[in-house]
Amino acid sequence: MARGKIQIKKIENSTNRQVTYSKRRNGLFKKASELTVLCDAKVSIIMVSCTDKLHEYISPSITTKQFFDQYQKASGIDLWNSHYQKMQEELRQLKEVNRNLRRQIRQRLGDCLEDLGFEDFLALENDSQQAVSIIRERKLKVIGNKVETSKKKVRSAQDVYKKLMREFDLRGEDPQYGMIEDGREYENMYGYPQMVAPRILTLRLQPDHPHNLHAAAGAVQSDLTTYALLG
Amino acid sequence: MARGKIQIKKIENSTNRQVTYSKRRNGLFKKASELTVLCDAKVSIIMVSCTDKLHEYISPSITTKQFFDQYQKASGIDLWNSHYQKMQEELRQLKEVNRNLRRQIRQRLGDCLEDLGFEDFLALENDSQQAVSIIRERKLKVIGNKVETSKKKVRSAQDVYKKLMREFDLRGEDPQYGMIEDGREYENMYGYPQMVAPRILTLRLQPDHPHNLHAAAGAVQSDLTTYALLG
DNA sequence: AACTATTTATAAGA
DNA sequence: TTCTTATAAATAGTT
Repeated sequence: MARGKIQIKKIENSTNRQVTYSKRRNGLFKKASELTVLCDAKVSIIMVSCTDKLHEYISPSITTKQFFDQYQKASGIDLWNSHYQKMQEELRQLKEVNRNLRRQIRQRLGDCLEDLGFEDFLALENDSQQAVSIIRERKLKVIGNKVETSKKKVRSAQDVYKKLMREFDLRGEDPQYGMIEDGREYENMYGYPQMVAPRILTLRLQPDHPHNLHAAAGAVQSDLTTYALLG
Repeated sequence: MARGKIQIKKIENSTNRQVTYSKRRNGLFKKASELTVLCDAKVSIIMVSCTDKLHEYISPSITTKQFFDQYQKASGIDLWNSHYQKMQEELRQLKEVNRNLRRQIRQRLGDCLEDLGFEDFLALENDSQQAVSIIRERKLKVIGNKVETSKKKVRSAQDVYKKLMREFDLRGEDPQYGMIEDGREYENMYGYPQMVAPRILTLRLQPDHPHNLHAAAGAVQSDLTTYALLG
């Protein structure tokens, strides 16, 4: 448009093209800013050069984000939709897995067994029985540890007690309270007296079966609920 | 820019402003399309007039959506973020719940027991034992049903057999194969012969305990994996 | 990046 | 709105 008219077609010389791009881009942005001021309008220009460089003009008093929202509202085109779809699919899958896991827990609690095939059913029984065995073994070990700890504490307490007694003796004072030497009373402090624990264990090994224990497990669960055991 | 220079400031006369908006908008779009062709660039212009009318120029060969994506990529600004945040939070929560459920299943299989407090641990044992009882009861019932069904089928088969025999007799032909009348052979077809089933049950009530059954349950799980039992 | 001959855009009027 | 046209602005090719 100066020093000779030009054809509106791609400039083949890449240096020329780059120069023209730069000049006209500035022109365009200047026009846009004039328009913004003169007509109190809002303008957004985004340009990508053939070398994939990005340039932007945006009227002051607005953000690109607001622009896109306004555009979307006016055009009725949901630009975000395709982005949502992937996430929504992921959500759907997670919920599905969630449902399955929850169902499986219910089955392991003895609910919804009718959903299982006979083979799965037998496998479930086997699993459960093994789990009980493992849990029970572990419990014995844990209780054993607790008893050991208790014994140590008792011994330690007895030592302290004896030491104190000796000190009282040296001062010629009468001790007012005696101590049972077999340690039974001390062990009671830890909930499981040495000789009673095995009986409790035995009881748990053959529990009665009130089948309403897990009523909650059958209730409708939101995707975000978890089970009580896990707090 | 013609018939007198103008100040670049808001045109107060609204008709004038409207006219100028329209003219300059066309000018801007024309420049944009020239730039598109000359420089092989991609341009998006979105304008909102002070009367909230929206006009758009977009280079052919690209969509507004693609533009936004490209803009986002180049600018590093996540335009969708506020839209995503809620979904992302939901996804996070679901994954968390999923992890908990999966952990609980592992615990019910006898894994990760060290994560549990002693009280929870006792409750888990109790739960598991009850579940085994329920499952076992159900199994007895199911097997009972299967046996009943088998018996009926056998009786039906025997009836058919006898009927056929009578027909053979009437025609004076010799039957070549006899039938054992107590039905044992027929029941074998259904996998659980009437007299053997209870022994299988007994075996299952006191299983041996190979503790490596659920090695897989301890392995790292993706958020989308579920457990084998559910297929 | 600056210059400038020319083309293009457009303000004001019809 | 659109057309006209005098004039301001933009810019292609050059330095």
